Amino acid sequence: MTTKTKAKSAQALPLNTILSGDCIEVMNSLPEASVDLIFADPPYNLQLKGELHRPDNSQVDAVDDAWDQFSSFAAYDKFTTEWLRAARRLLKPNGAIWVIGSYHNIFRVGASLQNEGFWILNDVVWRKSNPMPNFRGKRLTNAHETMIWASKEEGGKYTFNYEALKSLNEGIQMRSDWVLPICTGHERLKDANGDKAHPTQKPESLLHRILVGSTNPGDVVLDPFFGTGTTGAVAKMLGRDYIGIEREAAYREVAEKRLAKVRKYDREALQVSQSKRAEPRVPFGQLIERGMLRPGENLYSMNLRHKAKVRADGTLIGDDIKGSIHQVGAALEGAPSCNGWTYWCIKRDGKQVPIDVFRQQIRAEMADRPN
Amino acid sequence: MTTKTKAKSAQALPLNTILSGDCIEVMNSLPEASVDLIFADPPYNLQLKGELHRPDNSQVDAVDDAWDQFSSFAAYDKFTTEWLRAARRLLKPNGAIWVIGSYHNIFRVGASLQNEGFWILNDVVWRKSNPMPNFRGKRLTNAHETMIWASKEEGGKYTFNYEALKSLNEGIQMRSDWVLPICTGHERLKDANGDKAHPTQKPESLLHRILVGSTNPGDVVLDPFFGTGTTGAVAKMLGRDYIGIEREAAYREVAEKRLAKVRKYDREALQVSQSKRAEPRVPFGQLIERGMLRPGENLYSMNLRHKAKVRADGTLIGDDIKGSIHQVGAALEGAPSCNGWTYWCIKRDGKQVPIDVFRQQIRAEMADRPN
DNA sequence: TTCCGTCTTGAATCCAAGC
DNA sequence: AGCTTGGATTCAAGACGGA
Repeated sequence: MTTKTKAKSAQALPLNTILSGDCIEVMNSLPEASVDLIFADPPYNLQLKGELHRPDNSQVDAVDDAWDQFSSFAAYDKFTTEWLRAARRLLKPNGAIWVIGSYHNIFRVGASLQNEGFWILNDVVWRKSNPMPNFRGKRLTNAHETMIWASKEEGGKYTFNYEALKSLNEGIQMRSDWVLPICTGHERLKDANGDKAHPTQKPESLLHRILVGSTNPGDVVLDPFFGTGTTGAVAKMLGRDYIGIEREAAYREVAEKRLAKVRKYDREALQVSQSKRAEPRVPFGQLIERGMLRPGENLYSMNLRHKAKVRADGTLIGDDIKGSIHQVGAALEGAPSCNGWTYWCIKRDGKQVPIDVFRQQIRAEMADRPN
Repeated sequence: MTTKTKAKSAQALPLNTILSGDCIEVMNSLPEASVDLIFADPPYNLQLKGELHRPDNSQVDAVDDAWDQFSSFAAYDKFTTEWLRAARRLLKPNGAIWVIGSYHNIFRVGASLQNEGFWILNDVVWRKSNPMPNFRGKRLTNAHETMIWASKEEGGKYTFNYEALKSLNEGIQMRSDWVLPICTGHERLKDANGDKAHPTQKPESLLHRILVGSTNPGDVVLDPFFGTGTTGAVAKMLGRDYIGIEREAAYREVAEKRLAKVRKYDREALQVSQSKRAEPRVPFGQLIERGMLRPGENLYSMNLRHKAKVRADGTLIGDDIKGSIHQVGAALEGAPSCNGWTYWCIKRDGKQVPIDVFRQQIRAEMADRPN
């Protein structure tokens, strides 16, 4: 085993190929300090129990694959520490790593990263523009995943293309929260049956931003949990070299086909990375949370014929009618609908102040620093 | 010390006061299972070396940087584990905790939470609408902080006011990413010199959303790192009881003054939108007992594709299937479940009348004559 | 061809009361 | 404690089909 490792170390890196096998073993067989960036999407250890149905009775296709099952936190920690150690050995001194996860695993991954000597640069939140809702109404919509960006060690001269990310963000400094859609439509790879080829395929837009921001053309990017090869595909488009490691033959096959089709600097694919921006929706509740209105305060219709009291959750109560500013307005007017923003005002210093001015105020703040 | 602890345990909770001292000691002196919610904003400086025990690892040289780093992490982990354990002891079985942190400490906090038996419900991102920019352009703008919401244990029946949070968000399910401004302006407390009284004062909007969403009026909320008392201030406004613990006299003083000025919202304003689950259950059989439906009468599915006959005991029979309104509906639709109240209707005067209107009628009567 | 309504789907730790 | 039963619960996109 040692002989084999030594022999391989002398060899050149297997660039732009997908290696098969357990990622820890494979990584240990590659020459140390040879990789510029690692992107890793390890199993999340979701610990799902029963089935879950949508309100329309359809069943959610859960991630129940064997590769996501661990017997305990300790087992998961051991796995995490081992692959992180192997990954760190492969990194050049100025190399860096990105790891993505959810609340199920990311805290353990982050702690292991720190324990192993990585130096966290940022945690980055991928805010999904179209997440799956919480169907039972028992928790908050799980609308984001967390990525950790870390250098190999404290003081490492990691790559950060500040200006490139700034221009991706319309001239404003890129923030630690990125709004991007999940991977759907034609980008989502299907198997022979027409089912999704991989349960957790990441969007190319995410990798695009990561690779533009933290690698240069010609850099070597390694992905130890290659899956269907999103990292490789984006790396190839952007003129970076990739190395993929994947245990499952089915995923490797899909990834090979995908990569064969990818062209460097694919214009169309880069378009995907730009997220749309619409007029931000301002919930009325924000006016209460931000202290612009106080629970218990009265709102008046602009014609002063009706009034209603603001409650702590942003609903109104007036004459036995409870509901949103729109619902209560409509009910009081006997109208099918009502724009509460223009219907209601408050009295300040004897004057009527339409509540819409508060919304405009919040929108103005948001416009200062979009996205 | 033990005597004091025992004596205190027998006492009533020191509600709506700020306790001075080390939070671990103070928490251990309070009676167990007495608190509904804990909000914690722990310090994350890793400069705890020397104060606490070093890890038992004799073969590593003391001047090794990696060892220093590990030592520092180990000390922080020890501190975290201890205060979390004390906090968990204080929680009622159905209690919950919120902890806020940044990438410096949140991964260690999250892992400790899991190790100590808390059950993570969501991680929530506070996305700052006005963060401080990264001046040196070496990293992404650190524009968010992370909060972890966890129940005392797996299966705990934590409080979650789903409808209230949905209302705060204009009728759309609340997500795990919250856009709120940082604490500035008149809300930001100043000391005698006009400098900020506390370096990391949290905005009241953040606590408003947390307390509306995960507590009820009258609940006891504890904050072991009270600082300038944002948790207490919002708790008081919202008609919750608070207990603060703070080590620094200067912060306690600022907090006391602040809390003295806070007014509670009026009772009506504290009522929030309720889930349908909170409404009293009405057995279908009541509709027959009260003569709203006659045995032998036909019910029709809303799409008129199925029908079933009402029996005297409140069960249905249709196409060989017998059972409750829910069971028969589910069986006819081949669905895993079915809400019979919204599935079935009767025909009166040629019109379809959903049977749910009868349930609402009964509930209205119950509200008129409670108990 | 375009528009509009319907159907499908996504890393999910997703129920609670009563017997 | 464990089982049974009632009945509450979803948002944004893209695909697809019919007008």
